[in-house]
Amino acid sequence: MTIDEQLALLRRGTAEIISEEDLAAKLRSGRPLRIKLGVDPTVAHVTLGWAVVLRKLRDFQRLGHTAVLIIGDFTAMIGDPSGKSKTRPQLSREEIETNVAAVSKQVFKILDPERTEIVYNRDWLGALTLEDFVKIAAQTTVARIMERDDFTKRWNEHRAIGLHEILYPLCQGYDSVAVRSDTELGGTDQKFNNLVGRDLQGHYGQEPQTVMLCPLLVGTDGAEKMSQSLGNYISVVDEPNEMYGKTMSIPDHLLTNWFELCTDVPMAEATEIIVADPYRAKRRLAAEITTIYHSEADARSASDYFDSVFAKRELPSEVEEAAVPTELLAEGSVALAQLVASLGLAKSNGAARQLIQQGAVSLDGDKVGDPFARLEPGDLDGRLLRVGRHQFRKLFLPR
RNA sequence: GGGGAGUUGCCCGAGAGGCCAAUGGGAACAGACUGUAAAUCUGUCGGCGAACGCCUUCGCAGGUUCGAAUCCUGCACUCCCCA
Repeated sequence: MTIDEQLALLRRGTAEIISEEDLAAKLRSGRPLRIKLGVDPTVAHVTLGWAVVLRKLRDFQRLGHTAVLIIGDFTAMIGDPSGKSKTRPQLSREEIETNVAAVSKQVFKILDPERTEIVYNRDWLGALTLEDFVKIAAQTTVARIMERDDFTKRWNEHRAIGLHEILYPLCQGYDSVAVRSDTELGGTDQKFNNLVGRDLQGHYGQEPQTVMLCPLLVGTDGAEKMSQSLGNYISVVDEPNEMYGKTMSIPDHLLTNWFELCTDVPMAEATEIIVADPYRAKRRLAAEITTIYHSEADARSASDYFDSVFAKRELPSEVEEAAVPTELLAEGSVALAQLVASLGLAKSNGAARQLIQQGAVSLDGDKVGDPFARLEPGDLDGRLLRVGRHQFRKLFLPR
């Protein structure tokens, strides 16, 4: 591949490259580059949003470069203030460890393990003495840190800014020094942090890294960036039907963005089908995504499931089974609302009753409208309970 | 160290002794319509209860009162001004 072709591949799905000339020069050198991506294990799922940069990292791997994945087990304690309007809660070591375990497995759904180094920034950040850190801190100024708009905004709104949050960019920047990064990947919200890395590398006599920023993927709600805490996410380990279905529920205006950031479909082709028929385009998107994280066969069966259950409103043939709790059977007949709540399909009995009243609950396809309905155990065994649009349970009686 | 403002349900934000489980907006959830899209309309949105009702919530802990989110005291946290 020529340098130009490589650049074209790498440019897809990026918002900014600082600078492209630098990157081209590094690519021309012919040596395998060290591509840094830092991730803080503040959550337990790799989401499609996170996958955007991971996939970009994988593009580099395909060109023969090395992915240096930094698990921010130290920085996670601080909490990245980027784009946040309030201080993040500090995570405990235990929480971090749980997340690290989950996440470090999931990333290999995307990355090539042969060309990946996984490192933990506690190894070097945790080893710094206060004296070391003071020297690092001396290389930037308060004014420089406060330039970031998230801090400026909080400052102007008289919101709290924790002193430790100010340290965050320095820590992340120092990571670049520690791993001798050639290029750092990140979301556009990482621009400031990544630029600090360039500065620090310069101070330590290293060639400053190239910075490559990807747009933030908007979540399934169509409004906020995808994040686990907002619940508007798709996890790379979601089951095929769920992954397909969630993708189908995104608003149309996200289509172009999602095709660009989540698939390898050429943009000319994507644009064409989006314009021609947004619904078809979305089906294609859902299939592409499901194929990436599962398989083509899984995508096909998810598509069939979607057709029968949602498009044709048939009942699914295979669903999760659920035992009717014995304590409910003790009374002889079972209150439907309690059943729905105890199976976790509603938050409380009251909520379950409201759902029933609103026509959201059905048995074998027949709506139950009476919020106080009681059913004989025999009427429950083997029947299909549906709550809302996508929750199904095949009931059975415990023996 | 001194002075001032503030802490309300997922978020924002009213409330200022009983009519407050707490106005309003947003988010969320469900239904209709549809393409599990958008827009729109409707309903719900602390827990238990069939219901009268009961219980738990307005930073934390006490107190005053027949009665407190609303008054008093102490504590914690945030912001502002002065040093």
